[in-house]
Amino acid sequence: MAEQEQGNNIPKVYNPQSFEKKWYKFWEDNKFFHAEVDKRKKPYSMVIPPPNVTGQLHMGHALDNTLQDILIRYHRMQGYNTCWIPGCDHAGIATQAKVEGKLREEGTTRYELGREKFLERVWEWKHKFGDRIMYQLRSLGSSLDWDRERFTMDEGCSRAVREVFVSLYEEGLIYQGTRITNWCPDCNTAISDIEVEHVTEQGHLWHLRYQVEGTDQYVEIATTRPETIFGDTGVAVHPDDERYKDLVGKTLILPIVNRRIPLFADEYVDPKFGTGAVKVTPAHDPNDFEMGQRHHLEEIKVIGNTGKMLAGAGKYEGMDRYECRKALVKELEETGVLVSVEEHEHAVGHCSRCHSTIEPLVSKQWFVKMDSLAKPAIEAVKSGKIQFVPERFTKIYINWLENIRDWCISRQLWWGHRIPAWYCDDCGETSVSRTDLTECPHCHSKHIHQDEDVLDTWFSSGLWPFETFGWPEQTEELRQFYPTATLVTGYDIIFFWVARMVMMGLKFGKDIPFHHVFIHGLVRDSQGRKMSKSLGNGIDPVEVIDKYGADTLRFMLITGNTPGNDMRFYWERVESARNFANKLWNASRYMLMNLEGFDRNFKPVKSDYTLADRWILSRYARTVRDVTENLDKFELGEAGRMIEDFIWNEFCDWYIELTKARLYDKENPRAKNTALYVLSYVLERTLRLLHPFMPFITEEIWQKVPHDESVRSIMISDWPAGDEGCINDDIEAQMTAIMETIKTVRNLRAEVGAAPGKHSEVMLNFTAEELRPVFAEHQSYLTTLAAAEPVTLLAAGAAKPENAMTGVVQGVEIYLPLKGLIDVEKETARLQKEREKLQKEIGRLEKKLSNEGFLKKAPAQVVAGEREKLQGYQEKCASVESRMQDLAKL
RNA sequence: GGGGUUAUAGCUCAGUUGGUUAGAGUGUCUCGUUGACAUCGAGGAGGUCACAGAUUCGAAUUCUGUUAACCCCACCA
Repeated sequence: MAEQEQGNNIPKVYNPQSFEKKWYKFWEDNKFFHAEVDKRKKPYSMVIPPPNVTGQLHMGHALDNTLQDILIRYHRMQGYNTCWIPGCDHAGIATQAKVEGKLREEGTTRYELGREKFLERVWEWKHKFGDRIMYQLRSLGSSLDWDRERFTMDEGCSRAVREVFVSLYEEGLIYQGTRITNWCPDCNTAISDIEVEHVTEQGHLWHLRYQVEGTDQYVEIATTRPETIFGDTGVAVHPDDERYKDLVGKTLILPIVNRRIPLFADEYVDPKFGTGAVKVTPAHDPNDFEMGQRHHLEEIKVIGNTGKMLAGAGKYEGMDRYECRKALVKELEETGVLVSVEEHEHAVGHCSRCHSTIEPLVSKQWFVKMDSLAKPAIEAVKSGKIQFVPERFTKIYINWLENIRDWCISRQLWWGHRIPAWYCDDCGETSVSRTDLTECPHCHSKHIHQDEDVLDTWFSSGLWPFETFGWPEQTEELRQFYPTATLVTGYDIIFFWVARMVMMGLKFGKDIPFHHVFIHGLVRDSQGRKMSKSLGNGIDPVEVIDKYGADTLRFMLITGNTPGNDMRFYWERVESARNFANKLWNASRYMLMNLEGFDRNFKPVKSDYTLADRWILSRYARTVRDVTENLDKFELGEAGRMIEDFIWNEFCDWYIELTKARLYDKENPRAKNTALYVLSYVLERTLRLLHPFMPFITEEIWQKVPHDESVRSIMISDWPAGDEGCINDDIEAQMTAIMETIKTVRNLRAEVGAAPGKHSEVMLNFTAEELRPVFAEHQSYLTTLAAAEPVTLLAAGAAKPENAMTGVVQGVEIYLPLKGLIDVEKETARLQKEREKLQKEIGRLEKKLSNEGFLKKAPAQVVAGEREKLQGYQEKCASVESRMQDLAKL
């Protein structure tokens, strides 16, 4: 066997570090990721959800991109013209906050730097993290078309943004308005409704009394925010509220400030809440703002952009809003205005970025009218043109769009797409333009200045599926790859992103942006908590890749959970995925070692195939069919699990074991060649099945395994066609009978504590005679795998031997003669337990089979199945009983 | 206030149109290393499928209600 030794040059242990980088470079250098427009091929395109350049990728991105890469690789192998666009998102507010944080550490601010210098710093940041992100995506194995990499603030995207903004403006769908908006005092900008997180907090309800002018009567109001009293310009009650009927129209004296304010009636007020009278502060509350509009109340702004009190707050001017509240409550108490305080739980809005409390403020902002955009977006999903997977997210999407309000798109930030609007200092006109203006189009004055604000990040992300293909140019790419096939993303950005892409896609791309929205959940830590920086429980995907390999991480991420649900990260699960990779590695190693010096061109004829060969071919064909079906249903985890199951539990545990006799038999090279042929046939095709899931290890092995030499990489090989002709129920049934028999013998031997290496006789009796020739021919299987020697096939109708352990499988009774090795007492107790169990089952089935309803209504097939089952149990029970009798004799 | 998800073995989760003795991984226990793999193999123990009803010949699976946990949406001061 010396010549065998030299072939053993494959490392014994799976070591992903030794080949992952190499293969990625090979793929990339050969442009296997790149797609050219090719009208002859069916397109399958995706755009990456562009990661924010705020930092590096986390585990959620790893999951997101693994799912996409599986879909892309699968379709590429199926012959589609696949294009997957990479890129990053500038993530305005988030990135700006990061860079500002860094400046703070350096002891400076963006205001000190100035706009231009500040933006330079952000671009530096962008390059640093953008590069890191692209490195991470490569490490993961993502087969992205790097020649088409984009950034939401590159030239093309900027053009697209401007085109969309101007068209919407021209259509009247974008307007500027002075409105109450959600203001984050820390980020110092307006934010949209969905950027506000509502948190229920324990607060107070302060009851205050306002004097009715010219009387000693008081009206008691209740408020959660006493500091806004300085901005009060009215008090409202419900029109039908009897308590206040006589007072409507009267004037009240606002305490502290001593302003005269009207008491009026408005339907909005809920008479059951508080005292039924509401202080109205139009400048600082959205509802009050609306009431103020209806009743022409003055808006008095008393809290500033940074959360400090303004001049209207009198002596409290300059004080922080919460300090002011504290001091003011004290004053109200001292002056007798405060009647009572109650505990009150209420929802308070917080900035989703920095978590400070939102201050509703009146300011001039740009808005997008949503109604006409939302309608087609709802319709596209309702009609099924766009499908959510899993389906339940449809409802969430539709419900949101049906209740949508106008979208505030301007941000008082510096990092982002500058709003293409210019104001003329001379004539006062506002001009919106596709090109940068240097003079006022109305009065030709040169004294114009551009709007200082930038657009909400999601305004540009919403254009991603078509701007990345060259829109607004009508490019060939756009024609071939738009609409994209599938969008893969987390459920957390359905509103932020998915909905906006659908609206913008329909409006400007003239079609839906994608056919499927494949939603996944969050990756949490082992305790189910969200991974976050502040908790310090985040795990860097690259750390996992460095330790265990990208294939391991990928496989771990996509198995063990169902689409749309959150999953937990466990190192144990990583190890388990690694073990699978190692198993595959070693199975391949076994084959490759044996392949040394053997004829790779050998082709067996039909009669060469053994039962095991035909069985594994049948199982393989079935696996191809099932895996393909599941991939088409987006059941990626299930598909992955099936491949693992096939490789480990069928190919390795049974088939490889059964080939050993042939491979080690030097006398019969033809048998050995046949085994090797089937081994490599199945392995090579199984690698292809697994490739989308574990691209690196499959390539590394595939390159060594016999394959079509005209194909240079597994990633561009064909997806295995399910050769359903190989699926053979009879063969599988025969093999199953043998495998079950082997398991039973192993069981029996373990029960009696037979020495592992010691072969012993096994006698078989057939209740299904057709199995006899199968066993006759394959006795060696039982010898190899169950230490059964000799295997004695009892004549039909033979009595069961005495003093033997008995086992029953479908069609076969198995006897293991006892050679005085057993503990009689222990065995008897065990048998009694088993008999009870069987009797219980028999009772259940007898009851079922004597139930007339069942006999009448259940399909005949099912009834027959139950009868068969019952018979099986009865036989088994009888054999248990006879064994007990035998035991008694010992 | 509305909507959703989840509840199955010690732990993490499968269980797709109702018919299984309810599965896997991991952990645990017993046994086993002379050629693929101890990152392994063989075997065992371990579950009243949250609870209560209903539909059905038959329910982990369908329906109703209850409980618990989590999440999303929401302008009640």
